[in-house]
Amino acid sequence: MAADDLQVHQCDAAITLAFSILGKRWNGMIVAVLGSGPLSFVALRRAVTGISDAVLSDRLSELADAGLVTRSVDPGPPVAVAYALTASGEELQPVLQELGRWALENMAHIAHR
Amino acid sequence: MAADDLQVHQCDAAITLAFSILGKRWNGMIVAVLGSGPLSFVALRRAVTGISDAVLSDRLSELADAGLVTRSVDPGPPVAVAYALTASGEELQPVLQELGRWALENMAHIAHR
DNA sequence: TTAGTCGCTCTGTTTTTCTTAGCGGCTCTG
DNA sequence: CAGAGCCGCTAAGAAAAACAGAGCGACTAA
Repeated sequence: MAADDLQVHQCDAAITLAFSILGKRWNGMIVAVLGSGPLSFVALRRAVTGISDAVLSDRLSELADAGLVTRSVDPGPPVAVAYALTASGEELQPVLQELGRWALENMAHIAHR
Repeated sequence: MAADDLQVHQCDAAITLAFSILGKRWNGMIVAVLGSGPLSFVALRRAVTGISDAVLSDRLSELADAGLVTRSVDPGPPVAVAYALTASGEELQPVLQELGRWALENMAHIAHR
């Protein structure tokens, strides 16, 4: 009977979709650091403090599959691989920036483990 | 020598902070559904399709610790618990909405596993 | 030659997440 | 009153993800 039970609240499909990518550890940070320009594998590993090679490799594949980043190989001879954002990735940037602002204003005090 | 190596790219601390919460599975969705008003434990579980009791319980504690949601008990007699957003949680709403818009425009085509 | 960087992958361990089951308090039905 | 069901959890074990660390092929710089 409770009226609020008759109203079926369901999680927005768009949000669910967004968090199927961003809701995984590291993905948000990877996209955020790529926001300031293409980076090599090693540069990414350095930028995203704490991530391991294996996981970074995994995440980059996922992000590539999802169409957020591209992997381009320049066979120098010293073969160099560069990861960069796609248009989709770029469009995510302003949202990430606001997220950053929010965190500064609302989470700065949180003692992080 | 390489100029791009001298420039130390490091992941923005604010983004890292934000994703220490939002980068965990379910958290974003929980905050998003609470955006449309306080909900009971069971209502939340129904709204966030796929989450289990144990994990929802865990996540709610985390979100409460982080100051994003509150847990208020009304000892009816039929004891009723309501979870709601704090001011911090509310401020996250607009960002989540933009994230939803972004997902619609950029991820709708992704075949989701 | 030796040492070092880059871009990974493989192995095995630890952490996280998930599934399943159950419990006490309450209400609703017969 | 005796089930049966909903609410709000928690405990225990299994499955999945993340982790550290070693190693490897191709290359370069000393």
